[in-house]
Amino acid sequence: MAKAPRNGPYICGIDAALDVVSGKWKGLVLWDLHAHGIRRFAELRRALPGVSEKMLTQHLRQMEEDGLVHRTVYAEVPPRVEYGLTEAGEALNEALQPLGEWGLERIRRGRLTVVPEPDAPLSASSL
Amino acid sequence: MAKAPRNGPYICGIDAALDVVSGKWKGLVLWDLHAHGIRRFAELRRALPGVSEKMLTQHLRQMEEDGLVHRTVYAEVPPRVEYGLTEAGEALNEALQPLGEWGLERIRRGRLTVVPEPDAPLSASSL
DNA sequence: CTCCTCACTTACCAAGAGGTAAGTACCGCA
DNA sequence: TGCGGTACTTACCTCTTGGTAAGTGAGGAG
Repeated sequence: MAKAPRNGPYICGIDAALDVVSGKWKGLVLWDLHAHGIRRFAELRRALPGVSEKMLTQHLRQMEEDGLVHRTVYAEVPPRVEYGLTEAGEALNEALQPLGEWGLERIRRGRLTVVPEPDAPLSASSL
Repeated sequence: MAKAPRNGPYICGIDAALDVVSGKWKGLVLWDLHAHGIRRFAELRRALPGVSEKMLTQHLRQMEEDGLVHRTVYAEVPPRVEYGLTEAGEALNEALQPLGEWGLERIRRGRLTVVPEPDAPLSASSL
């Protein structure tokens, strides 16, 4: 509670950015919102396999606090809430792009990202 | 236990990359290793303010498993272990660059990323 | 002789992230 | 009448993350 401004004294930008995307579903929410533009709560929930309502709201709220998404509530009779990326959210998504490509590469290589043993006097794996 | 190959079935590349950099000090280790090239254990420890030995080894080991850093053990009398980035680690660092810049922007703006609320009356949502 | 350094490992503990399930209030459909 | 969908909130619980502190074993400094 009351930890609204989540900001430890960051050491570098990576730190600050990682803080904002850390969370099991944050990255996926960003991704989906980027791909679909505007999404309703239930749409997001269905789009993310396995997310619980609690976590989705929690993440969405934090991302709203962080200025990544905007939340529009329509005072309609079946409640309707729409989420979309803000400018900062879009920018973050773009900043995340190369990281995503790196991740894809990693997946392609089947986690075996080769480690050309330089000239180690002692085999590190034996310890 | 035995969760050495940390790889959930990733949904997208962001997922996979975030998995690898998630950890309180991973980003900083990457950063420092990139800046200084080769570092000894104690050097890294001194470079990261507040890191415990346990966490540093733990992160370093995981990053080694993930092929981000290489570890060279010299069978010397005062033990000497050197860490450096692998190609994958360097690539990750480059992929992290835009994210770092985004984070710097966020820091500069003093967490106030957009949210254009000109002169609205104080409400619960404005907190 | 004792402490410090190196690079760790291990045990224990607290905080938090995240999961499950239920409740809420109202509506449309069968 | 009862169910499902809407967008949540709340309580409870577990598992993970990370912190503290101590131990290890050999060498060098005081």
